[in-house]
Amino acid sequence: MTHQALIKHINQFLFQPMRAEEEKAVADRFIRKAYRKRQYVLQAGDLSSRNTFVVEGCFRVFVADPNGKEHNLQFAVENGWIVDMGSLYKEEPSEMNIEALEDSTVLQIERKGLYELYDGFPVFNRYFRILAENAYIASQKRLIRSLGFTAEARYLDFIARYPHLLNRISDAKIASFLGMTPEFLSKLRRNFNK
Amino acid sequence: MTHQALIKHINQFLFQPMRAEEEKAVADRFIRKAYRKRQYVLQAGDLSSRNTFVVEGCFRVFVADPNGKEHNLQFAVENGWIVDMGSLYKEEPSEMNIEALEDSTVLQIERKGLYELYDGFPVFNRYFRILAENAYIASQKRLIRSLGFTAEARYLDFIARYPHLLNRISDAKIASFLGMTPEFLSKLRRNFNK
DNA sequence: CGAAAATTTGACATGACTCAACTGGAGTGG
DNA sequence: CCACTCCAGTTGAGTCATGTCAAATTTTCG
Repeated sequence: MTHQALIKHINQFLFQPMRAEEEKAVADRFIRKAYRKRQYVLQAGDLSSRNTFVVEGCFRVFVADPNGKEHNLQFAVENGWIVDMGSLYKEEPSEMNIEALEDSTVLQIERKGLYELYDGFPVFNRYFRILAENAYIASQKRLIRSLGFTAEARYLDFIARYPHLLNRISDAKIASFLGMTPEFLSKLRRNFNK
Repeated sequence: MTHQALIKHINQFLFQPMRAEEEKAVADRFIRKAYRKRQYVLQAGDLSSRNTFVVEGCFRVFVADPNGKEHNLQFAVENGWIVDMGSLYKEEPSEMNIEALEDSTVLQIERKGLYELYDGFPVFNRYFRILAENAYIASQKRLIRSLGFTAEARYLDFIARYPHLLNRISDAKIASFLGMTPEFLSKLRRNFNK
């Protein structure tokens, strides 16, 4: 069955595994889709009408600021979710862009299907509640670091926290995630190597 | 009944109002409590074991960075929630402080009571899912501004978005929320008045 | 192998911070 | 209800962390 990774992920957050009808509800609504490296899942200005679970591959979520400079907000790899939640739920044009950084496979659900899950099966309200809570906790931690930490401290925190992303994502993209220029990140690293 | 404000707030996010037994579940678990101005709801290092709904008053959530400087993460007024979600759910010591900025009244629920609501009544998974999603959306917007906007743009954005907080919260606290020093905020404002 | 992309380097620029002094209310106690 | 303190806000001078720009170098990959 092609939805196993997702079903397993959902079950991890429940007291008892989903019942057959709930698994079926998932299988009926999530569509497998492939993205090639550099392909966009979502572009700023478009309406985001889907939520996306990463089965395999790697994505980045980024925004462009008023000067056109890009800022990476989030990376997602296997078992992660990528979505502009604001756009998905408020049905407003997206501020964000989502781009595949590798050839990738995902499972996607339409807004309508997602609402059917929420309304038909309480278990999905629980799962997505926990998911949103964790996303919020992570986003706050990120904000705390961006407000109070120096560029150097943010970089050290990143390599301690996400060592598995270091070989997978370019320095320039990591610099953007950390809120600094690639030049500055390079200079930071030079100092450590001494 | 003393829980009306909360019940009304919850109902706003549901298709149909709560049933009597659900209202009772709320009334049985949320305790009214008063805080005096400057009183702490939570101090960094403590375990946060409660979620707090603001009936009346005003609070700030802040962290201290490695240099001891404070950073305001969030303000909450009537119908807002304040909590260190990371500490509440992961049962880890809190990184955050929560302080009353005015004499205030709140409704508080213990972690245990909250879990009873989740497990006993699906409706609360829906309500707190939506709440967490909105908190995450707001947190991401805040991060986007802090990464890509100048201090001036962040200030202008704040007064456009939260005009009702301007007379209620001191400039120094707003400056900290916006990620700048009070001196710098003062200089920004001087330029506008010309 | 060669072109394009990623990373590094250095010189210079600047937005925002620090520190210290000053000003004007707002509480508080006598 | 005055005097005193204290906190919030303002100002200015000097500094620093990080950014900008442009060029050199290395790596990637078709």
